[in-house]
Amino acid sequence: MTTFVDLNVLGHYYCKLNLAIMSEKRLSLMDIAKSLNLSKTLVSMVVNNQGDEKGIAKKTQLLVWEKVKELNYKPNLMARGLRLGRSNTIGLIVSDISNPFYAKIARHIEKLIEPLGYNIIICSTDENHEKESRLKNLLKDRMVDGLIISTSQKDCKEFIELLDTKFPFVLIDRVMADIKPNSVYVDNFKGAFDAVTHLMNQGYVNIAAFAVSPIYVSTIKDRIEGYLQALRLNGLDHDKKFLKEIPFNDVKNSVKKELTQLLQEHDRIDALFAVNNNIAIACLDCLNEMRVKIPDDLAFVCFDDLEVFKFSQPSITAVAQPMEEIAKNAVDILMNVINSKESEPTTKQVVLQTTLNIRRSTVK
Amino acid sequence: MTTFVDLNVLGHYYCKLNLAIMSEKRLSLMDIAKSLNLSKTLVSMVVNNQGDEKGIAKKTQLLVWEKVKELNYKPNLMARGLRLGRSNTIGLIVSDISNPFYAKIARHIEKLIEPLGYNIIICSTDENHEKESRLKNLLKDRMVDGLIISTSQKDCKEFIELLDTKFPFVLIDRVMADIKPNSVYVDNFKGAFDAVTHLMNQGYVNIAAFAVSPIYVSTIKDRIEGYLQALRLNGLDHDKKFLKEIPFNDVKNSVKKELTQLLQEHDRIDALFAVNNNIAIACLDCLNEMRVKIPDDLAFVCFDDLEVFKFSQPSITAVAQPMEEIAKNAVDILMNVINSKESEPTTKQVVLQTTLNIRRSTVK
DNA sequence: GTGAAAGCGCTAACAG
DNA sequence: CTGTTAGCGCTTTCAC
Repeated sequence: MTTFVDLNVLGHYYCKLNLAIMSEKRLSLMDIAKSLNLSKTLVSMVVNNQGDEKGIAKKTQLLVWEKVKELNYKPNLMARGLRLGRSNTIGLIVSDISNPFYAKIARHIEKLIEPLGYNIIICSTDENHEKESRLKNLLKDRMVDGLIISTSQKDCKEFIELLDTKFPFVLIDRVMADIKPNSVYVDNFKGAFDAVTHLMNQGYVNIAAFAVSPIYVSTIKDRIEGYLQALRLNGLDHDKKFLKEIPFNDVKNSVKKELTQLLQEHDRIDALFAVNNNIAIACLDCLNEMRVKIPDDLAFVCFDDLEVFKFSQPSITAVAQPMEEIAKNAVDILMNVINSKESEPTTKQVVLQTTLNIRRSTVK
Repeated sequence: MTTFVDLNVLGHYYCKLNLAIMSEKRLSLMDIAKSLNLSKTLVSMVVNNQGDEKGIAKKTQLLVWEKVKELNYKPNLMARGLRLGRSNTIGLIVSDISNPFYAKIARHIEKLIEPLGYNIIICSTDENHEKESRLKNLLKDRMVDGLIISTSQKDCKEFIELLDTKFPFVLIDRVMADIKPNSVYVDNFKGAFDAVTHLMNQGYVNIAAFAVSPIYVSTIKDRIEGYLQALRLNGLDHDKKFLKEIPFNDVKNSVKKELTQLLQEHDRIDALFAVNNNIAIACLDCLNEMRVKIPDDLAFVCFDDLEVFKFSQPSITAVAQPMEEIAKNAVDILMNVINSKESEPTTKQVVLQTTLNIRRSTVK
């Protein structure tokens, strides 16, 4: 009887193994356990380097390792994740991963978490707050262990919920008024203020600004505030007359239209502040087509520094953000939250400073 | 007896539900099944929209849906994935996600697969083929349903393995000699050939090229071949004397060193071909520092078109790749493979054409 | 129409 | 030192 059952089991096993070899069906713990006449448990412990800790005979451990190598066994991370309740994956939610600013940040994050055994799932929201909610939930359902978010939300409802559930997350780049969850961002107000002040110090007076909607996004709002405040402090309050708002999903055309019109109507405009890299590129493209000379006809400064700005002709003055620092702080905080057992509701807001890289585009 | 057991179960349930509400522990199918006195099976069917198909009473379906909404139940995608053997995730492996070329492709892929219910996990390999292997296996262990890879492998061993296991994947951008798996790439040879030929048509004769190592990468190799072939056809065989190889991980410094040296030693060099966007940026930066005037002192052309090249001063002639097309073809092929039940070993190589955008940097 | 039970591959508590 | 067992949350026969 016993013999029969054993044979049966073995037969089943060999059949499976054969199949495994033939059709490359994945091996499981069971397969290698069976082939050594050991238990799954044992193999699991060894594979997870708990061999010594759990006092498993060195000899057995070796046996297991050899078989693992031989059959090239790899644990199924989904099964492990389900069991353990975590995935060793973190989610990154941004408006558009092809934006160099986010792409760089993503890369830094990737570099930082890789040695910790984590992977990153990246999602773009297109500045759509509903899509952001969907993606956030989707990633949670996929059991990511934490979220790094550059949010496009208008209100903080979603984040209050997220805080309530104690799900680990950290906001980067953009923050929300009213709530103070873990977050890492730069002083956008000051960055813009400094840039515009610099323009005025150079003697520019009629300074236009091109913002991107949705302008409720904190970064944009703060940069606009910085711009306006700098003007006000210098008694140059032209009252938003020179402030244009460009819709996110139609930057190119819209910039062209607005910029052409603006320069036609107000030929005394002598400087331009672009609120981010997308807008900057669109403006520069348009100015080039219009044969407007920088800085002779028009000075130009923007938020977000691109590599090319350093050596383009003329080189472009820009507000640089410390992208690596942002990533580093975000990862540090997130990993702390993930690894802190319970409680510890201390939240952290890290505010980093920008650098104004002064170049030819703003020097008369 | 029965009563006791039922009470016990119910008690357990309420306790759990309570806990769920208090600590926001995730709800499971079981929770909502219990709360309706139905079975998991039933709820699962309804939630997966198989209610009608399986002939479940409309009334019951409604009941389930209401509860699902009320308790905001979301299926655990990891558990589902484990059960179903798939994750609705695809992996993208590239050398560096912060390279605008890959970032754009990633974005296109993301857009294309989102409506299909798929997510993307992105990994960078740093041109390290071991890391690529690791990541490939890691993603497989995470049960991604397919892989899109711009490979840094030197030989095709890994891919033969991958083909053997019938794991769905498609190579993009870079391909391997000797094997022909599903792949989407551009005619790099012709792109480079056209660019260099254009230079010669403009009267440039001593054309240097800056490549990036590892040069066994197919894209780079083909572009160099295109460069050399164009020279040869015009009887301008300066025998790789003007061909420089820049290590991937030290582009900036290395370009500076090589370029300075090259221009000092050979003052008759009148044109430069940069083999990709990284190299191009480094070259332009360096040329700017050296006060070399483009195109008067030196003509400049590169592979990969960046947005800024269109309007920089001078505008830069570049070979543009159809990034959206690459993404589209890759996703199409991959999804076909994933969804084709078995067999169907037809592989597909899609070769797309590049566009030479002629601008000021190459026009005397 | 509905439910019980098996099992995806893994880990951890508990026995022996 | 090693093995048994009980799930993680889900889907899917198969039975009633």
